[in-house]
Amino acid sequence: MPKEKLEFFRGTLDVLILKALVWGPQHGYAITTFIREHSGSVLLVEEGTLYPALWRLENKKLLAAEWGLSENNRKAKFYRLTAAGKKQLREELATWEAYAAAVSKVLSATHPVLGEGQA
Amino acid sequence: MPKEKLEFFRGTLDVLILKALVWGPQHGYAITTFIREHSGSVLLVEEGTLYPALWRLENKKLLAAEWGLSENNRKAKFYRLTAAGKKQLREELATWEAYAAAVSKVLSATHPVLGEGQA
DNA sequence: TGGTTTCCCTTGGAATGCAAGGGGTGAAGG
DNA sequence: CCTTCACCCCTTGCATTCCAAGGGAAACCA
Repeated sequence: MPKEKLEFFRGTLDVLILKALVWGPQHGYAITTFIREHSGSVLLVEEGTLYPALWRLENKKLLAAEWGLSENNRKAKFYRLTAAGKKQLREELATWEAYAAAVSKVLSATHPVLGEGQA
Repeated sequence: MPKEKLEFFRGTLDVLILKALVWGPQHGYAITTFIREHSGSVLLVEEGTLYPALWRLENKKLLAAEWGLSENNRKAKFYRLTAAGKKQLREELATWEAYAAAVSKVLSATHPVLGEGQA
């Protein structure tokens, strides 16, 4: 049975992209690969999702781009974090932590009256 | 300074609503309260977000509703999980687990070349 | 009486992701 | 040589979901 595709919760993609660039410039295709591999093939970024997202981040001055050659000798657009991008990454990492913790807390709540040891 | 408001990652609200109903019927206002309190006031559901969401869930037959009287003696609409809703809750709990784990794995990645113990 | 809390709802706009397309180029193999 | 594959970039249209900002009514309390 094929693994079903997991849809992105909207708003969580940007921080993943920013994270992919933390060690240096990468092109779009490599960012996709990074997210796929580091998530154990759970998070699969469609190209129609990725490129508009990259454009938005560049437009917000969180990323800067320039053309170059990939490791496979192909034309590729390399994105790097700007100073604002690094700051944004730090903030969004913290936001994710807080958010995920809050959701998990709600979802793991036990019975409000009976408490943990219910019948 | 006041705590800044955390926006919902889109797609994560439904499972929180379903969870709020796992112990029995509740009205909308109580669902909001449940999510706020169990998240330590991190997750604040706007009414303009909640009610359309409840309508969607009811429309999908995941919830069923009927009017009644609240504990404060006010007219209120009580929602309860249908069988399909309970199934959906189980599935979305699993989805959240998988998703959160995958994102966290990516966001906690260490240097891809140097590995954990970098300079 | 007036204010606060509880409770329900709608509309419009903004944002984001997906599906489904298109296109160009280098390397490898028949 | 030429075809195929992997790599790499992009756009348009749509669906969905959320927030902001309104409005309304009933119960309680001072």
